Amino acid sequence: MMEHLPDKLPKLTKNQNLVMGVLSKVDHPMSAYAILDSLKGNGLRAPLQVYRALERLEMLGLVHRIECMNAFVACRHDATKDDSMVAFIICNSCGDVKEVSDNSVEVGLHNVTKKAGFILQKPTIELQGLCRSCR
Amino acid sequence: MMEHLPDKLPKLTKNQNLVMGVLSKVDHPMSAYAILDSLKGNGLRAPLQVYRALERLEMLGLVHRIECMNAFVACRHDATKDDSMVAFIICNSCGDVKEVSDNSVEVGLHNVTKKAGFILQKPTIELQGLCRSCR
DNA sequence: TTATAAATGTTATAATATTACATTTAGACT
DNA sequence: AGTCTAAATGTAATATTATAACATTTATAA
Ligand SMILES: [Zn+2]
Ligand SMILES: [Zn+2]
Ligand SMILES: [Zn+2]
Ligand SMILES: [Zn+2]
Repeated sequence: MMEHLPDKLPKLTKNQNLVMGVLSKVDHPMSAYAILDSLKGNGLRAPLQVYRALERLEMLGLVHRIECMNAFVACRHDATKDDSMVAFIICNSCGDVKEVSDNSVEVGLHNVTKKAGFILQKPTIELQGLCRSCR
Repeated sequence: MMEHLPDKLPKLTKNQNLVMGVLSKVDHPMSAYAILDSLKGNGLRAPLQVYRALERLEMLGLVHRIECMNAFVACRHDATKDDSMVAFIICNSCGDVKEVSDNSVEVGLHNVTKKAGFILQKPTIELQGLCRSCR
């Protein structure tokens, strides 16, 4: 779907690196304030510093925002090889969040947007339910 | 997809009717606080009254929450005849929000969840971009 | 009637996000 | 190196969205 990714990633700035570092070390989404807490005394003091870094990281495709959780997660799909549309599978029981991509989802959304004469810029696909081990 | 809808809608309570009344009269999503403002002096005084009504209306399938806007919109698809999965098309330019449904989207999501062994309970599909008249 | 669940009213507070403004840093270009 | 400019940063204040806690009232049904 011709994604956001620049050909080459620019070097990250200090704050962007701090935030990316935190998100990379965990496998679940974190709220901006949780990120901030984990960086207090480590350079960051105010929410805005986190929100600004997140905004940039999201633009670069390194971080995704999970709308239904008001939280942010490091990108886990290989965006350099696979730029297809992405969905999140969110377990309501154990809280596990997985990033997945599937061509048939893309086809479906393409149908819907085409029918509406709509130019898709930013799809949000968040699937809440029960994961394999919780169901 | 075997939806949320009860066979018969229960009679709405006073607050639920007030909130539903506001959302029905407009064709765009409103924040909980915007709803509250429009009902001040009309019975409602506090945010919680609105949030509680919205929670119930959402369960009944009469209202949808738009996650990427933190806002709520009256359901516009005929839920009595069509209980297929729903997506929202959101124009970044004019702010127009349309509720649409398309079987191929449902097929796509079914593929993805099946592959993951996931039981889907609540899909969120929000497509931001440019509508026909804004593109 | 009486028990029960649902809905309501109210206050306070938590959690998430942005505005405004001053300052510093990093690159690009003489 | 010196100068210019855009980007990033620092900080405080504030706006927006959402929930916790608790008392009371209303609807429903045994
Ligand atoms: Zn990704
Ligand atoms: Zn699970
Ligand atoms: Zn609907
Ligand atoms: Zn438009």
